[in-house]
Amino acid sequence: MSAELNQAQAEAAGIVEGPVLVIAGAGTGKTRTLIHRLVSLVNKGVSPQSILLLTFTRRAAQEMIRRTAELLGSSANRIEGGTFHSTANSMLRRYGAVLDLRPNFVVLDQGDSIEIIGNLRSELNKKQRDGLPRADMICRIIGKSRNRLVSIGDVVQQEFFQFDEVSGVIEKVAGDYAGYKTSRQLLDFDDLLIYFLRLLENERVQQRISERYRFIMVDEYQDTNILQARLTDLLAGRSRNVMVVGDDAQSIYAFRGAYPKNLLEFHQHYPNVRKVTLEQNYRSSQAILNISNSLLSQMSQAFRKRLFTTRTGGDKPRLVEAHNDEEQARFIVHQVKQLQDRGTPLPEIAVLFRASFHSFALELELNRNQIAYVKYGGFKFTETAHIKDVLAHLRVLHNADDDLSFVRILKMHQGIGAVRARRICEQIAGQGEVGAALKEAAKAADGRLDIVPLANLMTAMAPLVKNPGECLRLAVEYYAPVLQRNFDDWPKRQRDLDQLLAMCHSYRSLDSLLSDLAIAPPNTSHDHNLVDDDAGGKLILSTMHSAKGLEWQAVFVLNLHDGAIPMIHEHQVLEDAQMDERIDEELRLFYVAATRAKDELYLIVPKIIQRNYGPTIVAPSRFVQNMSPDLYQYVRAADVLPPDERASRSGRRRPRRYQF
DNA sequence: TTTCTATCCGTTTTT
DNA sequence: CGGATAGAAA
Repeated sequence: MSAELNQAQAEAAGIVEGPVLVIAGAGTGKTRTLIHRLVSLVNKGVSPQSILLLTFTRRAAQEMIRRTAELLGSSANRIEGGTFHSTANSMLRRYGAVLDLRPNFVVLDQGDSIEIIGNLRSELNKKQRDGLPRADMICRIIGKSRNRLVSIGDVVQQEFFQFDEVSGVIEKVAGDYAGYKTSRQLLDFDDLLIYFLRLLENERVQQRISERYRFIMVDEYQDTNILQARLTDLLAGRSRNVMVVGDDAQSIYAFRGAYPKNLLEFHQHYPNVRKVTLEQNYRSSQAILNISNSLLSQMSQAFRKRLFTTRTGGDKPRLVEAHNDEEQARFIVHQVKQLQDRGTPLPEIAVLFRASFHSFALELELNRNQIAYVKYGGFKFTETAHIKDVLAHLRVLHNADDDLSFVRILKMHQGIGAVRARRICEQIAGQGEVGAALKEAAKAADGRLDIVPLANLMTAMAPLVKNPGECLRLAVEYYAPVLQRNFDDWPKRQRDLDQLLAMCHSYRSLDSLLSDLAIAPPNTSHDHNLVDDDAGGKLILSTMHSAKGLEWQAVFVLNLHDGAIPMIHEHQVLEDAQMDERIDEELRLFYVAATRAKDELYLIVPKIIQRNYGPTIVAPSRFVQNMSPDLYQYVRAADVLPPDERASRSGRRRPRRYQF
């Protein structure tokens, strides 16, 4: 395999000491280069434990360690790797005392944050609430402000002008939220990074950590934010053995504060940096690269790079017009079957989309046709109400101060609402074992509160902290009647809970179970799939974001209409420069999607899509309209599908025209 | 205080 | 259409 490295790749992989910057276009063998550097370091006597690999997604980290293990054997497993957030989490558990952080601090996911903010919001008086955005919007505004290190006022003024009048109230909520978290040892995702930074700013801790990790490697560096770049610097410490790898044309996380200039300005922090550029694409046919290059050329901020390959020929990508999203789904299924017949395995085929819900119609059609699939991206298993309910029991057991979870549990009981729940919380705060304290509270209420069974559950779980799987089983059992009372679709949710049980079975500590579930949540998708057949493998469904770094023989991109790609808030008024930035990011996203394909690429444009309130006529994506027609081969789905599978035009409501 | 009902409003992407 | 929120009723 090492013989396969080209000159630039080999150069980057061979560097041992000092800072290295690798700018690598899509499909230029970036991961391979990284892996070969890992192998070469270890072969030169560097201890695997002293290498820290930071990537943007957990999936990428695992993939990299797996591929390294193929070359190195089991010592690769001693290389530490993960996301910035998960690394921050484990460092904070270890050294958090320096910041007065207890090792059992709780990590809040986005749903938790929104819930807390919603509670704080409802505590405001009527006048303050007037015109105030909803909890999830407030959460987004606060997150933007923290990720980009600008004030709430500035964020509102720049991007959420319609809330200008209440920006003072939003600031107050933000303050309340911060106070709520610090007083209870709660950290949200942004806090993980901010606290990690504070930790590394402590000289003693910084020294210890940077002595332990002598070699830092960061993948997808264009997607790091200012905080993460600073963390990278501090981790590299005095040795400055840091390699960052990225592609500014694939920066797709500006919405959460990514700052691509981290990559472009890296040399300013490290004047003696060795810079390597990878330009030759080994992945896609020239016809696919032509489409990708056309997307690059549409960007208002021009890129000098053009991808090239020695792979000549290949079929032109197909531009497929479908009558509606159902016909779109049928076309994909039909075409997937054809690909299979021609010998393409299912896992070598992917369907990509801008937003998770875009695949719903397709998922129905896949199930109908008994085609197995896996879906990446989109809603997380752990963010659904029933999973959160059950996990809340474990969280209270783990950290009795987690009154967010406590209130959640108490409110599941009849006759207990927000007010009573909070009162009970206050009553038993700091009273030692939760079950006993709850029993006291029940006694004090003269049996008017039906919380004795809950108390018994907590007492039963208390001695089982080393066996979280068993705790979870007890909680699921206790929760069953609540589930059946509150949800019509409880059998499906019960299956989710069973799956959760299976997943958590092997954990030996509550701590690692809970933080894994918060930071690295699995997705529920497998469950929606009615087909359970591993023999032929599974078709891949993925958001464009989650597709980064991966490749397939055949790629379908669906819903290529204006409003989906580019996806833009209608009510958001932006200045021209900001609008260009937003559009550019959507272009880069499309670019990421297109460059995933090795041999075949299908771009699908439906004319009518199903919305919440009825079918709607949509226009083809402006990005497709701007492409030269000789780059693709135009196909009508109806001409490909057998007659009985074409869109039926009767019995449907009249579509509305979509006002962009 | 809790729980039920009416009204309003709205595309997303990830840790 | 469906979820969040405000306000009314129990």
